[in-house]
Amino acid sequence: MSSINLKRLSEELGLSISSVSKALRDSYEISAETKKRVLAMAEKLNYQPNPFASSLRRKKSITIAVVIPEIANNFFALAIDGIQLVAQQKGYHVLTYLTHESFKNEESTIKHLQGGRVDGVLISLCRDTENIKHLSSLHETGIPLVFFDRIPENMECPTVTTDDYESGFNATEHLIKAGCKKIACLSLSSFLSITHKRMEGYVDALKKHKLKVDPKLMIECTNNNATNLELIKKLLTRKDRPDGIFATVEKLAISTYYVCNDIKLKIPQQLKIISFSNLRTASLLAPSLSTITQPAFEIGKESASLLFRMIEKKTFGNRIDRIVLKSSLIERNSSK
Amino acid sequence: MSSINLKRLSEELGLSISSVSKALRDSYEISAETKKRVLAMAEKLNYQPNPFASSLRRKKSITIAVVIPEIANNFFALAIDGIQLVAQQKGYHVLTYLTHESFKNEESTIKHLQGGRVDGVLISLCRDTENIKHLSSLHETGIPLVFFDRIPENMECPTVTTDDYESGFNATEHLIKAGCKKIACLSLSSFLSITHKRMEGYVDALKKHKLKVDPKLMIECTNNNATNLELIKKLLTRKDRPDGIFATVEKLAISTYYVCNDIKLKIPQQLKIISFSNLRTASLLAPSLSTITQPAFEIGKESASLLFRMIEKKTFGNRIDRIVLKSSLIERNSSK
DNA sequence: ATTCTTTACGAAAACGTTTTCACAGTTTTT
DNA sequence: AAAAACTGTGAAAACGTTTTCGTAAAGAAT
Repeated sequence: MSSINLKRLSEELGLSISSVSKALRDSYEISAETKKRVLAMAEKLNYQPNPFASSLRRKKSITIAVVIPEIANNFFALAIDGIQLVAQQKGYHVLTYLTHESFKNEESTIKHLQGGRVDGVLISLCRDTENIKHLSSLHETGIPLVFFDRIPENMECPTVTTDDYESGFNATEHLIKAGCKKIACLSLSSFLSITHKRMEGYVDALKKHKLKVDPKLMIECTNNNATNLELIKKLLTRKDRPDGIFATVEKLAISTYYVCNDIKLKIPQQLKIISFSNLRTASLLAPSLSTITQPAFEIGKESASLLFRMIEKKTFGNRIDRIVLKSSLIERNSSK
Repeated sequence: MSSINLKRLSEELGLSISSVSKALRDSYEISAETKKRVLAMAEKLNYQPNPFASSLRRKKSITIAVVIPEIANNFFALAIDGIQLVAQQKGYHVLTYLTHESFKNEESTIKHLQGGRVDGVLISLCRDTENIKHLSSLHETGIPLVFFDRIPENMECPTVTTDDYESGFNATEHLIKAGCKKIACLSLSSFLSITHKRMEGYVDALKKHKLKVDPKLMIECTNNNATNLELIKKLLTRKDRPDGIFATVEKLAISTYYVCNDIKLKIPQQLKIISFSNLRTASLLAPSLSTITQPAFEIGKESASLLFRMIEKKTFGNRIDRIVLKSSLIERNSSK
């Protein structure tokens, strides 16, 4: 508990606390010579300013919060990577919160953040989030807030997303062109914006090609992996089973692979698959997985950049940015 | 910027600031009735205590820092998951820092943390960390510090690791029993504790089975993926190429898969592979990858638990815990 | 009736910064 | 020579808590 502070420094230097503080912040009020002395002493004593005193006084935390459903997820891991990159450049600290897809967690996390612990918040909603009161409440405190990927649909707010509708459409059309007649769509939760957009694209592609839109082929999965495996197995073992699967999230494609291994269903001969995914090993799978790959790292970068723009010049904060990045469809063997 | 604080609350209630503060902290000095009034008003006005004022006064941040090389990495993502779980239970906040395997980053991050921003630090060293002055310096400030997985080898400090030597030994012996005569070892950096331990096991297994220990088969890779691909390609295309690969980290096994695809080398017929890995898709690869799987989530949990034990009762802090968890070897087709 | 406890509260100091303001001393302008 | 401007510094307030200490009022014990 060495705790060397401005007082100690000032005594050591024979200066006042305020002069030392100013010198360290490179104020014009302090002579060059004094600054040099102060800096040298600070270095020598390994002075580190107390961040709480500083934040309290300046009403700035130099910290942002990132609230995401899970971290053991390629998409979010990459997004965080992008966020951290920008934050580090700006000299900001990053607090990470995992909701684990639980609305309760999301709500209490957001509530805590209203205390002023952070200067801005980046968030991707959890699968259960229907009610957004907690978010409008946070918004009203005036703290900058940017949503990415999973956004609220009935709220005026800055967002960073991908072209989910088009991707859903293209993915489905890709399966149709590969010969699929009966395409199932696996999704996470009907509350999620990404589910809506991607499924809209799916439905419209089916319509365009005069294929039946069958609610029985639109499977809403759960947050439990075992349950999902069962749901998918049931889907793939019924007599009118689909010949194509469009998975709106990576983990459901992986589950499908496991089920196919289990019930000896051949991909792509008997079932073609395409999925949203950021798997680095997509091309090494048996068979290699066709993907819609989101620019996750860029999403993180863009979100953070947007957030910092809002933090830095609140004056121009009236306009609401909605950034949309493009995903890319990568054909591989699972849909051949 | 509503910023409703104790002063505001106290005025609203006709009480003193101190009484309100005490009521909120459920002090015995305050009557039950008053507490109820205060709580109700705090709820009504949506009061959130200023964390900086609180931290400044109490000299507690209720925050820990996690310093890791990268996040887009299954092992670290899972470890963070475990850390967050424990932190959340304890009501702590988690600051995450990525060093991106750069010593400079690690050093400056650690230096910043000396200001008292956090109550404890969890860290896994970056590949370039040879000098540990910054760490002893942090340690000397008295702030609890726990290393996990990649630990300093010449420092007395609490650590959470896996049985790296045994795992390296077993992995190598596994390849030998599968018929390999010439086994290469791919590692990240000769500074890393995990490299040393895993390679010691590798070398001892070779010795036990009277195989030649050949430095030319011990490849130290870089932090650049393209370079690694070249190194591996060179290794696998020379005329006395190895018939087995032991990868000490996941990404090098993946690179090896790519190279084998590239140069049409058949796994496992021409080359058998086993690797440390937390890939969820290991069994879905072509061919499925034999792995040594570390209990990454548990490592995170154990590390955080240990850290909190140190934070909570500094009195007993003289003893130095070194927790070692077991990894499991999972045979799959890449080493058949 | 007096002392002593107990209960419930308030005043004020402290945490370590940042920032406003005041003020000597020096230099420049009139 | 007086006034004005500039330089470099220090005193003190402020940020919003927490905590120590003091104390008035009420009850209990002598």
